Amino acid sequence: MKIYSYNVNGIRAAMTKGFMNWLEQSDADVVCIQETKAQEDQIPKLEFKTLGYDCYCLSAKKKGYSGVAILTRKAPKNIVYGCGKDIYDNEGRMIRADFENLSVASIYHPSGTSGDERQDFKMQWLEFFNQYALELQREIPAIVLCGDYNICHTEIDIHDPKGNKNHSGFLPEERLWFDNFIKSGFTDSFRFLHPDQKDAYSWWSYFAQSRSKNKGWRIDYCMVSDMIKNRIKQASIHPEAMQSDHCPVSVEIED
DNA sequence: ATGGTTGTTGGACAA
Repeated sequence: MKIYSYNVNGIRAAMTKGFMNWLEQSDADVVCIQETKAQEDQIPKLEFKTLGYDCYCLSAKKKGYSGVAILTRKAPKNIVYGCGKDIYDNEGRMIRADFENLSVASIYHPSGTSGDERQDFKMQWLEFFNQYALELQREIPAIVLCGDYNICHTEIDIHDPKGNKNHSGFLPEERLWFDNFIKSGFTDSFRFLHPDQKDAYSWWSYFAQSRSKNKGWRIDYCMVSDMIKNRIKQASIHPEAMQSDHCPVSVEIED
């Protein structure tokens, strides 16, 4: 099963920049989308259907903000909307599709760049999420947790580790959280297959022509439960896709 | 330390 994770930074904007062409050539079985920035009736489900994809989504209460979705061309046996906590589910941050022998989640972890209040919110979410993921893994041993984690894990995941050491997304406590998340039984599929690959980023600031200079951050991940890490056939980053300030990342899991 | 850009929505705000 070929699974993508793509923070589209507004699905309607992405549609005007060739999202459908990208989807058509992707050969994706499942696409985990973050930042739809749209209410459910604003999401172009019928267009996705023309390419064979059903769309399930959880939008934020606030218009134009956050929101996650899953596109799939295989029928899931079950969809789980949210994580069960209103404070997070009101922001549309998680949705999960259960297939016969694999579950896939699309997760939009909070950003902490807009101030202390949101950084605190992010850290509280991360603490909650780690516990939630542990319990989920006990219930569903074969699971892929895709999404925008808004954290660079190590120094090779960011273009300027020294200059960003006090910046949200590369703070010591966030990187430590990522260490612990991995220790709790999840594998960073891209890094597992490409342990030394540098300059492989999934997000670039719109400021100062960061993308053309490849001054980026790797903050989008397909994290797989350890039990299925030996089924990883391929793990890739797709910087040529230009529908967003993020690019898609993917993992292929042997059926 | 500030400012640079973008998307959504309606004058800012979040990222």
